[in-house]
Amino acid sequence: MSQKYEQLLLKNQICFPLYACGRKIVGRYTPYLSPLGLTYTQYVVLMVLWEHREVTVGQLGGILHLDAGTLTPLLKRMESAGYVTRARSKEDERVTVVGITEAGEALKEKCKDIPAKVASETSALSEEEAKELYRLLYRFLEG
Amino acid sequence: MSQKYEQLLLKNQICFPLYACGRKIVGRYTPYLSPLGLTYTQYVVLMVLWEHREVTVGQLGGILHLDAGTLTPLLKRMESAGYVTRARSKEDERVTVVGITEAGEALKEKCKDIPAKVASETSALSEEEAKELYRLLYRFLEG
DNA sequence: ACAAATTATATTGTGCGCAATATAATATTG
DNA sequence: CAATATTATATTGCGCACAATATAATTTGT
Repeated sequence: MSQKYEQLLLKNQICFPLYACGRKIVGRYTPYLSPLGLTYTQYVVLMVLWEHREVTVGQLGGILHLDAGTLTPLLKRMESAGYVTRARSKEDERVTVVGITEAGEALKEKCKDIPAKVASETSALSEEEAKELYRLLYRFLEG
Repeated sequence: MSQKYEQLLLKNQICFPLYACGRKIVGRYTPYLSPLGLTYTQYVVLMVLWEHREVTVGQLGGILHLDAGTLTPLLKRMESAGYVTRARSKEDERVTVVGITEAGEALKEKCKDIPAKVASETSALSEEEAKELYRLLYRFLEG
């Protein structure tokens, strides 16, 4: 490959490992989540709700970097499963408020050890390296 | 949140920035790729073919960490678009060999400056940091 | 050589993920 | 205060992404 196209080599592009790692981490969680009937995206939605109890669709999208086209059907599935509630806000009828049900709250107990289990399988990274990776990813995410 | 559930806070989980950055990088490339009629995944397939000219579906999946369920329909779309060829191997009829057409080769010229453009917009990371991020992502990918 | 196991790809089904568009409610402006 | 603009969510359409299954070719074991 000529110098001119040097930057088009897969190994010279940081985009590819970002893309591949994003899918890989989802794949690492899936074996633990799917027995609970959850997808990874549903899991991160639950994490937000475990922390905040109630959020609007817009807030959820802001926190998770997801849009309504993803969230609306996902939240409807989670509502059908009995994990979340969806209701229009009284103050502003445009807003849909998402809340957590008892069943959704109960999943917290079942999920609490998953991060440690996944981490223990992914031990190619030292504690130090994981911290640095975390920091760099957030720098990227904000830039 | 009690100590017990500390690890379930979004901010304490490295999985989330990995997941979010994976989607973000695709989003950064999309404005440059979609005018060419390409998706990000099609772009990385082309990168492999620009480098190797011919690969099997299995090799492609190994390099890109994608399975046949993703690749087969994607390659068919790229074949319809005239960018790749698909043919059974003579030596082993189970194998599908994917090749690049002239039209596919011509896209290389149109894509060659995209990585630099995306990088220039994503300048929150220094050269040093980008290198370290690259290294850590590959460590994660291999672990 | 032939039955059984393995391998490579394809197919099916479900759930994201996002662009584009639509709809309805609220805010703004003349 | 009515017309216009903005905001929040929902809908539609398309392309991944992957688990599960199917199909066909090759390899292996006897």
